[in-house]
Amino acid sequence: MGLDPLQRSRTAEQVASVLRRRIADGLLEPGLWLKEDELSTALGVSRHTVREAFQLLVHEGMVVRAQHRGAFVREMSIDDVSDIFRTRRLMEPLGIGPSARDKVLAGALLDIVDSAAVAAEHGRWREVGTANLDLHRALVRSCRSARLDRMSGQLFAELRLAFLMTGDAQALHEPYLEWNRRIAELILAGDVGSAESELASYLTDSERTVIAGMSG
Amino acid sequence: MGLDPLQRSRTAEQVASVLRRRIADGLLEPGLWLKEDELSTALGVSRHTVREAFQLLVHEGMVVRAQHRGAFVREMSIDDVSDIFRTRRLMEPLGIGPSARDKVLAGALLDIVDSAAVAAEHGRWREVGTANLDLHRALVRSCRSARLDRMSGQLFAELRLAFLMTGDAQALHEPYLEWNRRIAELILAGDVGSAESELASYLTDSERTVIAGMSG
DNA sequence: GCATATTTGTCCGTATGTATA
DNA sequence: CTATACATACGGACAAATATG
Repeated sequence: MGLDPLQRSRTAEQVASVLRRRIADGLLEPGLWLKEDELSTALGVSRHTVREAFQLLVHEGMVVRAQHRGAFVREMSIDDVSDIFRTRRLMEPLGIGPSARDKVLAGALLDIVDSAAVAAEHGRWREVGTANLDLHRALVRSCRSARLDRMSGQLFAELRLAFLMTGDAQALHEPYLEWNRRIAELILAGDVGSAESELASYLTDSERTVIAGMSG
Repeated sequence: MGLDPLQRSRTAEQVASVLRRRIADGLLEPGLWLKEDELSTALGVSRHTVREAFQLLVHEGMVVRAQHRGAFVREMSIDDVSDIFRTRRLMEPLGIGPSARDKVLAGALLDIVDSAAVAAEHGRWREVGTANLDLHRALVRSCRSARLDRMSGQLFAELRLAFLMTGDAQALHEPYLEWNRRIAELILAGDVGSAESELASYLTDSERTVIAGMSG
């Protein structure tokens, strides 16, 4: 007990961070039963600390709890994905104006597209998916609202969870690399109208692809 | 233990509900130190359960924790209020179109205005404030996005916390009763453009009033 | 359908570190 | 600086619900 590899501040938050990352990386698959005793011994913390971490993750939508049955990595439904895209269609266009008026923001969007392209060249498709999500989160962030940014963080974390429930990561992310580049370039060029319509059709297409991947 | 005053399901959630309501009602004022031991004995639950409830409320933004000093009812800052209104200016206009196209939704908005008017006649100004928040939340809800709705619920809960930090509830809410009625009527009439500009000036004015109330 | 083992939900006592009087 | 009060985290315990054979 005396020595602990983790700093002594907010142990439950740290446990939640570990689980959050493992879920995001696909190591803990959707539907997996997270046993309290197993995790507490594995991480070297008390069972109660694990329970606190669970509660944090439940609030973030990464974990679900069933009465007296335990905690499970969340399985996203088709309805969840539909709602996520409904929300995206409302939120993301809000960021086009601000980023079109600020070349620094628009340039940052293109940088993210470039990093996605690098990952694609190496065939790291899950990384491409992450970069794609990062691009759209950056778009929302250009609204400069801390609360909207926090919400979009959670929104895209849930969407990533849906990605993990589909099989072929390449088919899921490759088509949207160039589409994202087009959107970013239209924003940099200040063509707000074209960027908006391009974004709208992107979202329609992407939603269909994700749902198809989950059904198949 | 055998008997327990609270039902045995989700005790932490129930404790959180109790605290949430007491905070919303102003019984637990912003800045108040929430002592674990005091609450655990008062509510007849263990300190661990209280801690879990705290963690839920921290995630909702109702409570803040300071390192090794404990949990406190959140005190909203001027910057918080600015960000809340920045978010409102982005989110609320999204609901005007949908509610203008659906007479049922628009009618519901006017019903809320009416209930606020009844509360005002009885001088229940805090209730007027709650109804005013309900109106704007209903506006966002007309976007029919579950996630956007959840976020707006949290957003308006935070704003209510800011309301509690101002002195005069009447001065804070009375001017906006008629303003809200005007907005709701413009939406019902289908005059989207006027509703948008009226909402925009409402938000500007309301932000100024809240911040003035917090400063004074 | 039933008995047993497992797991969760809850609580207690306690040790340790930290901030305040 | 000491003392007190408190938060943090741990281990152990038990009842209730669930899963398993």
